Amino acid sequence: MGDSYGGESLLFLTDEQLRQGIEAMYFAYRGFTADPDRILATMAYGRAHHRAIHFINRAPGTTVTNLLDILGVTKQSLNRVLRTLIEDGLVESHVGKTDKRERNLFLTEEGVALEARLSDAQRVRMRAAYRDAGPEAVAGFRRVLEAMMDTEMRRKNDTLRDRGA
Amino acid sequence: MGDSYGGESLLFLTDEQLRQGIEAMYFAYRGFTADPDRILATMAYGRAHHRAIHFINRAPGTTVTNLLDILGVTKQSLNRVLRTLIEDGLVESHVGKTDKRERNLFLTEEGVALEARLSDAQRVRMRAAYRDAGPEAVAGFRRVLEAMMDTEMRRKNDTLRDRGA
DNA sequence: CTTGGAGTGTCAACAAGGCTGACGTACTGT
DNA sequence: ACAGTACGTCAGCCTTGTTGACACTCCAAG
Repeated sequence: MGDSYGGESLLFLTDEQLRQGIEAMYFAYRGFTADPDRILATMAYGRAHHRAIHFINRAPGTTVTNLLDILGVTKQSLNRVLRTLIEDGLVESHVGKTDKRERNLFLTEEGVALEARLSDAQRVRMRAAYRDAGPEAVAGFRRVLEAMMDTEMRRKNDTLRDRGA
Repeated sequence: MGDSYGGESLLFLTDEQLRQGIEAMYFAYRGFTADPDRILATMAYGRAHHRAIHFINRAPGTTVTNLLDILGVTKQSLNRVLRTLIEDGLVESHVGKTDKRERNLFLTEEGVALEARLSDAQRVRMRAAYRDAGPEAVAGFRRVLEAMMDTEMRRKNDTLRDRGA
């Protein structure tokens, strides 16, 4: 791509280039959510259910407050989603051991199965995109995304990563 | 960066790495929309208005059908948004010259002003992210995003780019 | 041991922004 | 003349977000 003019090469950023980036982000995000959305549409679920399932799977035993913090929605909004998932037997809510006010959330076997279906679909696309673009592009992709998050989001993301590792 | 093991280096993609990419995409998209969302919230507008304004500004004189195709929503949904924008004097709708069934959409002066405010906010963040990540990362970022779009989306994006150039 | 505050659940009401279905009007191209 | 296209609109529904209010449980500090 002609970045042969030194390591700290000049970064000309015309409004036109930035707008292309903005539009690429918009269209790519639509693609990114399209596959799980199609699966969810066949059930009575939406993207909000997917997010809840994803992060409960990510950090099993997480509390409601923690989830609220990650997702950035109101508890009423989350609770509506959570209730249907519990009723449908995808999520279990256990009273906390140390602090009995807290609820620790877990996916049931059925919940794990749905999570797998959804994230498989998403990973297929992500994997294909990574493969097409190549490893260096992937590293750059990740760096730009990290830089684009809000600071608090990056913190939450890091927290998740540490706990998961 | 350790990409010194050849051009077509192996691309190990563990599920863990892919999940990190998925979460990064989620958090980054939230950051990406946060700034314009804050501005829109002060008026009676939402993200849907932003999208309409953006693409009308992008391709002035575009038709309703064209916009529907780009945005991927129903005409009822778009029309609700478009109507308020026209009523508020941000968008003008002119009967087509060659084909009088068509409506050509344009931003008014006021509409251009709002578009500038919104995209300025978005560009500031994008520019900062690009600067933090560096030019090579930006190229990679764009490559992965392109690969992540649906094929039709890529087509639309290209069409827009060609027309704009 | 009481009491403030945190964590949680829930009711009610509302808004944005998607959707489907149906219908009407104006216009084009065959 | 007529079928089909482009557009607008009415009505109704869903998901997912919001605010506000209230109740309950429980931990911790005074």
